[in-house]
Amino acid sequence: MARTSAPENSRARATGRRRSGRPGHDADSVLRVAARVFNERGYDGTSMEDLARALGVTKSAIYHHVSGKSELLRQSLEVAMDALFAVTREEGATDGRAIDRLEHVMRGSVRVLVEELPHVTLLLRVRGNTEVEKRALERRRRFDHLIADLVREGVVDGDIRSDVDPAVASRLLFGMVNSIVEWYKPDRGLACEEIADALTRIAFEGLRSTRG
Amino acid sequence: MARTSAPENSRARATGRRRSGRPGHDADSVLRVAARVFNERGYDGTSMEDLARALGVTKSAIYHHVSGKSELLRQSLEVAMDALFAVTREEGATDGRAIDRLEHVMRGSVRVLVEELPHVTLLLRVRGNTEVEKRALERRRRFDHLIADLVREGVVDGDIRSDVDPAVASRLLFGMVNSIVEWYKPDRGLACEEIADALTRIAFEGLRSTRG
DNA sequence: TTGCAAACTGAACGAACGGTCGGTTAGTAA
DNA sequence: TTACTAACCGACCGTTCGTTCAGTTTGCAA
Repeated sequence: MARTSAPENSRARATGRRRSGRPGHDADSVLRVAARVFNERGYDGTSMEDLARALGVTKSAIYHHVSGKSELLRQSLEVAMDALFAVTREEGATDGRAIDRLEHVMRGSVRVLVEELPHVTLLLRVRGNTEVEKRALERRRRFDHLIADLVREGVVDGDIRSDVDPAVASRLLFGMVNSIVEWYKPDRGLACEEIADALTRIAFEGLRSTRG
Repeated sequence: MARTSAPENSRARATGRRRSGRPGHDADSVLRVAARVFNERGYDGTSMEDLARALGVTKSAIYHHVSGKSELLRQSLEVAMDALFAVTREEGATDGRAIDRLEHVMRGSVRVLVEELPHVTLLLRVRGNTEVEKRALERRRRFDHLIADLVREGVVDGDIRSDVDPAVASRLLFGMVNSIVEWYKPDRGLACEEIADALTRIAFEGLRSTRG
C-alpha cells in the first residue's frame, strides 16, 4: 500500500559530506517542514500527527530530533528574528540619512521575508499565548521601536513629511512590508527586488501619478 | 468563593425592551465575546472551556445559544465580510473616477475595521483549514479582486502611476489597511479618521517630504 | 563481519478537547 | 399563584492531543 503523498525527505546535501547512521531527517529538515506545515494549518491547528505525515515518519520519530512541539516553534521564531535584526546591523542601516537607512531596512526586511518565508510568516502570526511566543513578541517590539525611531529621525531631518504621526507611519509602513507573506509565492512569480521596488515607490513617492 | 474575573454579561440594553425568561447572555452577546477571545488566543487555541470562562457560564450553556464552535466562527466572518462588501456598494465606491472610488473603499474599510474590529481581525487570520474558513476566503478573494480592478482602472485613467504592477500595488495597499488590526486599540487612542488620513496620505502622496 | 551511530516504530499514557443530555433556576406576564 | 420562556448546570461521552518508552532498522566504517 502506497503512501497518499510523497513525504518530504532530506538530510540536506548542503554539507556535501554524508554522515554516518541511518539516513533520513535531521533536526534541520524537521524544522523546515514543521515551519511550512505550521503556516498551512496554523500552529495550534497542527497536530504532531500532521507533522509526522508531512515528514513521512511516525509521531514518535519527531521526538528523536526535537524535544517537543513548542521547541519547533521556538527555533523557527528565533531564525526569523535573528535574520531581521541582522539587517539592522548592516552598514546601510547604520550609516547615512535616516530616510535612507529606513529604506535599507525595508528592502532588507523584504529580502529576509522572501528568504525565510515560513519562519517570518510564523513570527508575524504569533499571538503571545505561551511563554515562547511572548519572548518572540518582546523581540519584535524592539524591532518595531527601531523603525519608529528611524521615521522620527527622518522627520527631524526634514526628509519625511511631518503631517503624519511617526508611530502610525512606521506601523503602516511595516504593515505593508509584512503583508507580503500573505500572497508571495516563492516559485512562480516576482523577484524579491521587484517587490521591494514597488514597495519603496509607494511608500516614499505614493501611488498617485505625478505627471502634469 | 468569588470568580477570578468578572464575566462579560450583557443581553444588550440596545433594544430597550426587556425580554421574558431568565436574563443572561443571548446569541449576540455570546458571539461578541467569542470573537474577542478567538482573537486573543486564536480560534484553534481557544477551547469551549475558555469561552465559557470569559462568558461566566459553563461550557454546556453555550450550546443553548449556538450549535457549536465553528458556527461562532462562521457568524463572525459573515459579519465582517458583509460590512466590507457594504462599503463597495456605497455611492462613493460606484461613482466617479477610479482613484477616488479606491480612496473611498480604503477609508470605508478603515471605518469597518474599527467598528467591527474583532470580526474583521478574525477574518484576516483565517487560513482556510475548514469548510467555513474556505467559504470566507472565497468571499475575501472576490473583495481583493474588486480592489485590483480599481487600481487597474486608475492606471488607465492616468491617475495612478503605471510603473508598479496593479496587482502588487493593490495587495500592498490593503496590506497596509489590514495591518491596522494588529495595533489599533479602540479605547485610548486615535480616531478612525486620523488613521484614514495618514493612510491615504502615505498611499497616494508618499512618505517623502515634498518641500523644496 | 562486526560495531556503532543515528533514525525510526508501535503501543500506550493521562490530559484536554468538542459536544450531549436530562434536569434546574430565574425572571416575565396572565 | 400559576404558566411560560429562556438561560443555565453538572455529569458524562468518544476522540484527539502531546508525549513517553523499550525495542528495531539502516547505512557506514573499521
